[in-house]
Amino acid sequence: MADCKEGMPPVVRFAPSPTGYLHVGGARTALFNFLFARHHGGRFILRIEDTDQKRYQPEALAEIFTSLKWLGLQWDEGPEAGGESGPYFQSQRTALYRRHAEELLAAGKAYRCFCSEERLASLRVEQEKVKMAQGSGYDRHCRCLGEAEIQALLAANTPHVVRLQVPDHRSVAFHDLIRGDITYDSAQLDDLVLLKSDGFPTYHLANVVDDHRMGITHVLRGDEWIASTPKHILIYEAFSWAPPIFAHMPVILAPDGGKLSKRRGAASVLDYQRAGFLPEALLNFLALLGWAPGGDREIMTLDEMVAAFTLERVQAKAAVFDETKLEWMNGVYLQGRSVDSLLPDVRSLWEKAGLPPPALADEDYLKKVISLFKERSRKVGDIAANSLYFFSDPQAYEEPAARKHFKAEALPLFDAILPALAGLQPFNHDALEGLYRRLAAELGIPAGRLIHPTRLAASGVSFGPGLF
RNA sequence: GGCCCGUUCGUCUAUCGGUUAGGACACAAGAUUUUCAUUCUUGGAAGAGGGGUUCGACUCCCCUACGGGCUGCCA
Repeated sequence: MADCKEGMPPVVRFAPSPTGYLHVGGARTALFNFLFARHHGGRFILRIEDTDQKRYQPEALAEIFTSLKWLGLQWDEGPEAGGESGPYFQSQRTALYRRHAEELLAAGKAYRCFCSEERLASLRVEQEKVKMAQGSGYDRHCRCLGEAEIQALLAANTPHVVRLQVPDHRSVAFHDLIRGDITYDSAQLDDLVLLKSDGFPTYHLANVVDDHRMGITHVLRGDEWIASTPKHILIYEAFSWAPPIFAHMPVILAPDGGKLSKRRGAASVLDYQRAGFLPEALLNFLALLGWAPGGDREIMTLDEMVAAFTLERVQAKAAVFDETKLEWMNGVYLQGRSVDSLLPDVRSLWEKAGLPPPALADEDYLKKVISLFKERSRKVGDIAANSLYFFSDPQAYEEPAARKHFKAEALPLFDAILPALAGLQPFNHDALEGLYRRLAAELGIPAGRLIHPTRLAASGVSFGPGLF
């Protein structure tokens, strides 16, 4: 019901971390944020969460931008687009996070922790031994350090982090727009780290500070964040800020039910682009993973999705990425594309397949070939790959078909066809068909006996557009 | 181990207490077609299990099972 706070247009963000390519799960999260913002006349912000120095990959950033643009998910604010709440790279906002951490320190809501990584590691080992019977996580060792002690450690330049002081036994509740009310006991929560020893904020701090400062009203993110949400609520409370509304999206799984990855179902958005999928098809397919407009509607433009989109209709259940259905849907969109709009892509695929430029000089001819193959293709790549024999003689003949049609009995048939073909005037569709039908009738055989061997000889394959 | 989330055809889903549980993809069969594809027709295919609540549960509640997430100075 209350998708929005009364009347105020929502502000949402997609906040990827540049640690790898943009996968289809991320793209779907971006899409839902986009749809939600557009549906309610709000804003869609792109923010880059590059606070992990160790996992940062420079190429990932370009991939994310390219992927979102290819899909047509234009952000209203963010890198390249600008906006009032910038900068939109968290790595450029570290002073801000540090200031906020200091604020919490001063208010006694956070504390410095000087524990070494070794101590924490052995702590975890110990807890594992006792099966984590009672409570897990940090043992709050540094909570009760005296002021003098702290000053001494600081003076000695001891590396340290800043941790949030989590209240003892408190119920922390929030309402998830997709899953309803969710409640945690704060005793379950760790005194989480806000500021790392390298001075960078953790995801939790940066995320909360930015969502607040950027005026984010709705946080729509993957459901792996559910368990972190109570921590975030506690941080909002420590700052005395009102938390945004949360909605956690279901995950997208590989066909085998496992996690989506490079080996299982591509995963990268750009892989789908390279594989010859159309952005509008991928978008439409992704929208239907976890959301349905109701009724039997499936094929929708982005605008139609915007008009129909509501979070109440988003499912809580994980969805399997069924590439077969994506292919079908891509075929539907491919049929709707004009030959002209396909020409540049197909031409470059032909070039990649090794066709020499002169062969591709006649644009009208190229368009004719594309229109011939478009209707029997599902992906852009199919058009290029299956039509090569229109530019060069076949290099090989399809095996089972060759055995079937190139039998000894077929030789006399070719003897009859070849001279007739050579003399055919004019050489066009109707004349050819007339010739074959007439020949077949004279020989007293079905036309197919003539047609199939000819097709195979000319194209090397047994399928494709009609011979004539 | 603890906490949290989830569970309708093989897959994506509709259903918001009363339906012969609908659609789509995939699959199978048939028709059309010189092949393939398209198109058309037809078919099989589902409420995890057990308890409640109710005149009546796929729908609401509880338990179990199974799947997933979190339990990091990763996001």
